[in-house]
Amino acid sequence: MRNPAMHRFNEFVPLTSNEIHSIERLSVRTLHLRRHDAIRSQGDQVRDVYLLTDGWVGCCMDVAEGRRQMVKVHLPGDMLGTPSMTLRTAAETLVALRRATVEVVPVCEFSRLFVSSPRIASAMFLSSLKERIFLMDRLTSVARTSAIQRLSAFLVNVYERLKLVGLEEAQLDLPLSQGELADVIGITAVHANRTWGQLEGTGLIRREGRRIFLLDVEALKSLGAMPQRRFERLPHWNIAPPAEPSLSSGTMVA
Amino acid sequence: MRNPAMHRFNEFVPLTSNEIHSIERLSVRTLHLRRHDAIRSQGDQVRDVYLLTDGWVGCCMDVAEGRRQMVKVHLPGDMLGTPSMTLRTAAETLVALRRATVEVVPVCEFSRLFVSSPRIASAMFLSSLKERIFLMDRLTSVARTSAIQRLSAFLVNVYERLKLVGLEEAQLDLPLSQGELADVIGITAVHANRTWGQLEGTGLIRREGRRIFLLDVEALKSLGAMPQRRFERLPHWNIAPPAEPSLSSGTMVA
DNA sequence: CGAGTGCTTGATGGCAATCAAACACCGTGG
DNA sequence: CCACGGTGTTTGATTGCCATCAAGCACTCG
Repeated sequence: MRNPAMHRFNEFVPLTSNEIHSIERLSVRTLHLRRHDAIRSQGDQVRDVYLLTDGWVGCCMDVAEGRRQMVKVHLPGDMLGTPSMTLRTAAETLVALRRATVEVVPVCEFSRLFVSSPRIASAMFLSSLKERIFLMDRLTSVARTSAIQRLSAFLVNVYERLKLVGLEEAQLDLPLSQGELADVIGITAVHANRTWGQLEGTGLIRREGRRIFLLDVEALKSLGAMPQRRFERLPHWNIAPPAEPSLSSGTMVA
Repeated sequence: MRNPAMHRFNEFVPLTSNEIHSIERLSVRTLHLRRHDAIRSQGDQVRDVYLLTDGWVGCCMDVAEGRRQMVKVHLPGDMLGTPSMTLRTAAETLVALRRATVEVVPVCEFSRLFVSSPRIASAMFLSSLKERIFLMDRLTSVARTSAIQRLSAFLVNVYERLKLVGLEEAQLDLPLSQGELADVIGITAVHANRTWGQLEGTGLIRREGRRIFLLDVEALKSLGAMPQRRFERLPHWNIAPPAEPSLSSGTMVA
């Protein structure tokens, strides 16, 4: 397991290198996936959660025949499948949107660490709260804004999250088909196509094959109307670590 | 602080009476609210979270002028405002939908308990995961189903949650105005009215003033098309408690 | 009793779903 | 090599759900 997953844990509680090691030791195996491979499907037994170290993975919920909603597009560093940890059978289908790599973590390993290391528990809890804020924002986005606004908000969101894992320029390769894009923003594939054209028409983005150029990020942001969230590493959660001194630097608050 | 809040903590990890007491001690004061009182508003400093012991409270996110989305309708026993614990300024407005009572818990108290008691931490974490599942289901509901389906799903959801805190019959007093109902299911007030009439027309519900009768819960369920989630108290999380034996009974898994 | 809030209904319009069809692209197999 | 099916993209035509605008009514409250 490599770097990207770590700053997620480190985001709200500065972890010691001991603690980071114990997280890294959680993985029992590495999974390599190709586009369209399912990591696990809705209804499967929940045995593991996953750390995405490379690639894109979609978190989907199927509705009656054909229709589905992609609840989240996961990027490197994300933890996958955690919400279903309280369920006997998984609520979401996790499907690779392009070639991807995940680390497999059994839920029981996870819970053991959780109880033995309160600071990691805090980190995970706060991370989960952040995901709730994200879902709440998505919910109001889908309920209250137009297709072009949601598309714009989605692109900005992906762009900003990729920046956190090293993206430099305002451009990215979007591995999603228009149908998958439609699943994300809650419209149909046909309308996704038209909406896409509409957004290109504004001159805020440009497309060359799979490559997307964000020509005016600020304008896209205000079009998307997603509130800017300022997440914080609060002092309360900065409890003294158990033994060895904290070696982790105080970085990375998105 | 009284009973209802407790089975939320107890749901996934059986807590000892010691642990329950330490949760009860968190509250620094009791707040009595009347309809339309705001507990706190979007943008306020986040200092506290709240335990709802009585009444209904809406969790709202405001969008550009006039429009807003009610992300969740909180019922007795719910914890309010937790998602904003990672934020400097609150993402949601918490507003009483009718006379209500909440216990105020400072975030710093909360975090202290969280680190000192890993089992309570686990309980809260798992509870937070359950909320994520709920939000994911809501997101797909709003994105992929019609107004009448969402209305139906909402009524069934409220009904089933009220059953957990003692509701016996298939009827309830809905304190929401049609405008607020519209905020919940993501439509306009005018259309909420028409949708309501439409649902009454099916004969699945009946209304007398604020009192709602669910005449065919199963039919409402299937109309609403919300998946039935089976949350579980997994053995992994049932770690041996610190000192005294667990006195809490093994009840209540929704 | 006037103002405010909530409920209700009608008329109109727009955004997005649906139905349909053509086309490009790709890997497979004859 | 081309035929072929499959997937994804694109465009047109039509439909329908829901938003918007508008107005009237009921009820409560100061």
